[in-house]
Amino acid sequence: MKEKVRVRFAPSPTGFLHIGGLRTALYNYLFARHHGGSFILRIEDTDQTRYVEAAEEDIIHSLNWSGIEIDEGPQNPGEFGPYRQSERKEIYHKYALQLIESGDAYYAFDTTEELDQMRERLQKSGNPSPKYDSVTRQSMKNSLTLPQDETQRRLEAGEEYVIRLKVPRREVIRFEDIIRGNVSFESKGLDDQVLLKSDGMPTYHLANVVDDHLMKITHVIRGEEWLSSTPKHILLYKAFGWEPPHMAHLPLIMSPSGGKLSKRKAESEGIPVNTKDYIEQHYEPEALVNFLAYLGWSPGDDSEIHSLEELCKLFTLDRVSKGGAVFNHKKLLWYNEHYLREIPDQQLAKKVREISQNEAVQSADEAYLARAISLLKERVSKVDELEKMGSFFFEDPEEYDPKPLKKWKKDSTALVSEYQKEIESMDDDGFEAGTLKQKLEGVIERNEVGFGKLMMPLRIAVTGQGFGPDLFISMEMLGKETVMRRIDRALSSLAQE
RNA sequence: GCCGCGUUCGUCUAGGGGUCUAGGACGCCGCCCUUUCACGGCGGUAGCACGGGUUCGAAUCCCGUACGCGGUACCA
Repeated sequence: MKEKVRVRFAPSPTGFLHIGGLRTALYNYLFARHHGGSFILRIEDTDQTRYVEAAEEDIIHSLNWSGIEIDEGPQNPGEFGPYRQSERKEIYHKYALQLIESGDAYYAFDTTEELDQMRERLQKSGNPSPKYDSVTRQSMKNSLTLPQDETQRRLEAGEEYVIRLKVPRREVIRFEDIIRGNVSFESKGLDDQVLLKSDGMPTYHLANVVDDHLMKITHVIRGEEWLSSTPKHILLYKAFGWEPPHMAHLPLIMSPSGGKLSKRKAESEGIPVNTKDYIEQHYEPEALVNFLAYLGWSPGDDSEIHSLEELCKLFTLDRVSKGGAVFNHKKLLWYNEHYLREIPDQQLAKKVREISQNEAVQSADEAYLARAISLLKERVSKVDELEKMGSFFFEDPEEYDPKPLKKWKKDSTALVSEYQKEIESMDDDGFEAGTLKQKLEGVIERNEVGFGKLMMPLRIAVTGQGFGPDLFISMEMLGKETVMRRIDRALSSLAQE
């Protein structure tokens, strides 16, 4: 590659950044960094009816959170701005006119109703997908059928019009896709795509081609849903006399039940769709990035874990797979667990404090919090679960988990209270895990019962749960007073049951 | 319907004519470790969509079929 690589992520601000969009952005970014090139963000806000005010900010925020750096974009323009298509209206207009002059496009005055009528008519006569094409355009109202002065008159009168691409009648359009190889389409399957809408805005097709050229984009890396419109783009490049960029169409992310991962589908299957959801649900960005990178790509060895930086080094488009990839939420969680465990306790403590609403957690001793976290973090998938699982470190159990409570048998009360008597004699500062364990061993030996007979009821009494970190260490951390109080409470509330 | 693109364990994938009795990861199951739940370690489960070719030899190449997905807008 001789030219300096420049790629772009070009979302339309119609809502929150979709997880599939994030992956497209990621692949673009990885490709750019791999080749020492630039990653450009371009906002494709040409559909005013679907525009969402907060979307651009969400896109940028999501990208930042993921660690994707924007080299040029609306908030940090380079020399090819503006980076919002709505601000480039005149540019598109100029190029659309150029196409009219060269005879590659024409004005069309048909109303929506007239278009509907045409389609309906064709459908009735057995054409399942009616097009505005080289045949039908001859019976429509456009600058190709109308006398020249009539066209002129309509334009001057300010009549609404669109500009359409004059797709050749019969031509095979070929292009090479980096991921898929040679792809070809016949022009007769294409319709005379609207390039400039009646509101003066360009359609995606025009804006995209013009901008990619003007912004010196070398590689277009986008979702597979664009593959079928690529021939139209190729036609446009040709009409302008421009060299098309390299094309790469990414496989789509699929829902576990099949079909592309749409909002509705994903949510009903418990998969968050927007990047924002992952942020709010406290996923680790490194985990999402690593997971997404591997959804449709692999470096070819047996490795699974890579930082963003490493991914930049490893990523190549020829290793992207062709088939759609099903989103596997469990694997994402696995990645999240991995990255979570790599975070030092101190840092994790800070994170927990940031997201916790709990007074006791907020006011907890720093070292105490970090120690609790070190015991808990092997057991959870996400940071926010830390607090829930470790709540007993900070406050007495409100209620007892009903499932392990079944282990509280008739003899439990006697065993637990015997153990309580044993530890009552311990000093506050001698209240440590080793001794606590010895005492317990003493009790079970004397009563000739198994460990679990006392362990489980004791665990329930102290933590309210049937699982969790090492009980003796937990009790040591909690301190004698707290442990005694909790046992008292359990004994009185569970004795008769 | 038409056009296009795809199809290796349940899922993500490695594989690019012989080294594949198909490798790894997630999941699931079992064992070990362990007071519990986890972590970790070890082991197991399961796949080349189908049918024809080409070839001494095909998961790998070609052609069909099936299935899936995408597109078919003055949406991107």
